[in-house]
Amino acid sequence: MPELPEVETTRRGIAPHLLGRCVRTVVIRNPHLRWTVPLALATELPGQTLHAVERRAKYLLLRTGHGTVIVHLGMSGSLRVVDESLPAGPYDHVDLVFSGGKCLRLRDPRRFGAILWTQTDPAQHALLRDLGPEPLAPEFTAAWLGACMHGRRAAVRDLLLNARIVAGVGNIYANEALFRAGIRPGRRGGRLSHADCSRLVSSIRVILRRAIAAGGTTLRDFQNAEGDPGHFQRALSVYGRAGHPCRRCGTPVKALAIGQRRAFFCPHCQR
DNA sequence: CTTTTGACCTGACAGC
DNA sequence: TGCTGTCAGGTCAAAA
Repeated sequence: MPELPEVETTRRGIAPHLLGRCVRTVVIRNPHLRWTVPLALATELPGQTLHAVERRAKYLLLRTGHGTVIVHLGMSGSLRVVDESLPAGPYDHVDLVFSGGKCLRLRDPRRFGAILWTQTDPAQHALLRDLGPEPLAPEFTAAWLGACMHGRRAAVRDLLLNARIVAGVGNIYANEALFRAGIRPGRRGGRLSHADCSRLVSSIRVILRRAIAAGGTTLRDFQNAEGDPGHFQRALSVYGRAGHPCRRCGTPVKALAIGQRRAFFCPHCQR
């Protein structure tokens, strides 16, 4: 479900409620997520004060003085700040209960998400250490993208989903950025020119910034920390719009199966 | 090394 | 109404 803009929307939503608060208890109702929820979360976290809520790629990092909680929302995960008295639903697997009665509740029907605990530098964690640059950071340049694309036969859409190349871009925004850059999703990475890479870098930045400003994209179930949906789905140019007219030229948008995941493009506006 | 495939889960929806 | 099949925002691990 959530790509970078949805995770960032979640981060901004939960941070003001929780910063400076102390964890009172951890409730693990179902530990069977992508990786088993570590028992250390329940033994080490209570008593710790949350002093930062950061995001790296699609991971959220909840920093305390003695360790960091790493959260990934997978395909169907969401985090909400609720009153601890609110009854938990069947997919509410983990609660971090804070002093004052507020509770950070992780819901994840498909259980592809994760919540982990590390007492060392999270940037060196096996899940984070090989991530590529943040797309909104200055290290993400046309030169970097060009070097990553060089000699690659895979579809550019798939290379954009590769977190070692750029961190946090998922299927929606990869397709949207490729539309904006005028590049077909099935083009082989190695066939991109420097000008293509340059347009793609700026397109990714623009699309992600706009999506964050809109509070993310809600296709079926994304909701922010307050339980509200995002609004970027109204601004989608191609994703999920197969058969509908291109907003720029009117040509019907095409869908293509690339690997196991669908790609969307305008055959007139994208080459 | 790169690329492809399977795996992990449940819900929503289309079609019969 | 109810069944079956397909698809979904992610990404790791193993196979080719």
